[in-house]
Amino acid sequence: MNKTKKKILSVSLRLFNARGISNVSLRDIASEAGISVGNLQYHFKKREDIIESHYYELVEKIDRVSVVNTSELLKSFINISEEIMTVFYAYRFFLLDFITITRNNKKIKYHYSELSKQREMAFLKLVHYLKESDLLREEILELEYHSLYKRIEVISNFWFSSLLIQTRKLSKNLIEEYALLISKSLYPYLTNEGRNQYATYFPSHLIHI
Amino acid sequence: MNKTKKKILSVSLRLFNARGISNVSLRDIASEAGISVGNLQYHFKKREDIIESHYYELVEKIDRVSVVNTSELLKSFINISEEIMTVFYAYRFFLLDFITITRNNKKIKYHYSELSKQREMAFLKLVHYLKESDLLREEILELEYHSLYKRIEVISNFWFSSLLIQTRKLSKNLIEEYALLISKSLYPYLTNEGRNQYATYFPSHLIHI
DNA sequence: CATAAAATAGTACATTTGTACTAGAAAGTA
DNA sequence: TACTTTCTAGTACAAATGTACTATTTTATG
Repeated sequence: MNKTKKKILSVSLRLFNARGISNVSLRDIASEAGISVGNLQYHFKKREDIIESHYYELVEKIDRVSVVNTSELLKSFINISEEIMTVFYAYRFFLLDFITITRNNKKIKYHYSELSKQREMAFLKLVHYLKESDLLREEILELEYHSLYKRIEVISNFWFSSLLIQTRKLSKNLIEEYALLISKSLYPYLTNEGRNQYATYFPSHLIHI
Repeated sequence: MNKTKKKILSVSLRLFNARGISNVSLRDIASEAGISVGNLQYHFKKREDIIESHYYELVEKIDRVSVVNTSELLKSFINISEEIMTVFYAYRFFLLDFITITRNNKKIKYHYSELSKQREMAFLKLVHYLKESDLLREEILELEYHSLYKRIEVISNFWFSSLLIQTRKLSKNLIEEYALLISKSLYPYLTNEGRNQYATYFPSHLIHI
């Protein structure tokens, strides 16, 4: 990719993440990148093109994460959650301006919507394996794991937003906190064997008396 | 309150909810309310004043909800969650534009932040009673219920946003779905007695074989 | 080297937006 | 009635913003 184009993308990403898309003008990006607005326009005809470019880059990086290690299912699930969140962190403006972006860009909205469906299927497949391995208990409530996924989905999409409204600055080490939250939400569904495995992976999570 | 002022508030609330605050100008509100922009300005010196007015109205209504019925703790918790969400639904623009609003208005940001702390304390108090009544199990993981609260918090703050990005239109009957999600998230922490009670309240949630 | 293509800068424009200001009408009050 | 206060409309303005357009420079190509 063109050197200038790269510069535009890296600068705009930084500004979007820091201030939110609505507080970043094309003039801001151009001046920060040390180029003219005309030049910026040459590389991205529409402002929206910059956002879309970031979005597809984000999606691509997420795609590369989703590899499941079948030997340590439980742990790899937590790891994948964390890795995905790390990618999202780099493009956090997207999650922080989620509603604005999807309101103004139906293409992104539908694309992400499809992506979510795929992620749910992958999750339910994992649940299936975990149950087969006797690490996860059977469902007691109707659609119990579907429901669990829905909760995880909301949290993964809006965890950063939630932090931001709590007067907290975002930083990369908060991703750990997120992973902790996700792993804890899984815990009560584990079988005894599952809990034992969990205890070996995350001994520090357990209460010691 | 003044008739015109009421009109302005009801119209702006409707427009904010439908389009998001950034897509509603003062001219939109004035014309929809059938008044002049000058008149609008007379009642609300700053645009932000309209938003703040809505916010404090929202907070007041939420405050009126929080009454716990001690005889049926478990059920009243679900009910309260649902009632709060019903209030939020009426002011859903606030949750949908959460980041934008808190970014531009530190007063609201800190106020809501304090409110959240209070809500967490109320939740943990409820957990305490539920444990005393032998409906909720003891903690196995460190800060397990704190963690549960954090998850519920994210979901309650961003449930509407999550629906909106999934190409779904918001409607009042979706609140039921939210309450279902919350109640299901509580279930795995219940004791046998808690589960029995749950089963009497929500028999339809259980799997029938 | 000559020509074409790509890249860059600068200017201009149309539109939108919040808000300030003024003047007059309506309502309340003595 | 005479006045004062409250309410309403209309106009104007300054700032910001996305983007279209033109001219110029740089780079690539034959």
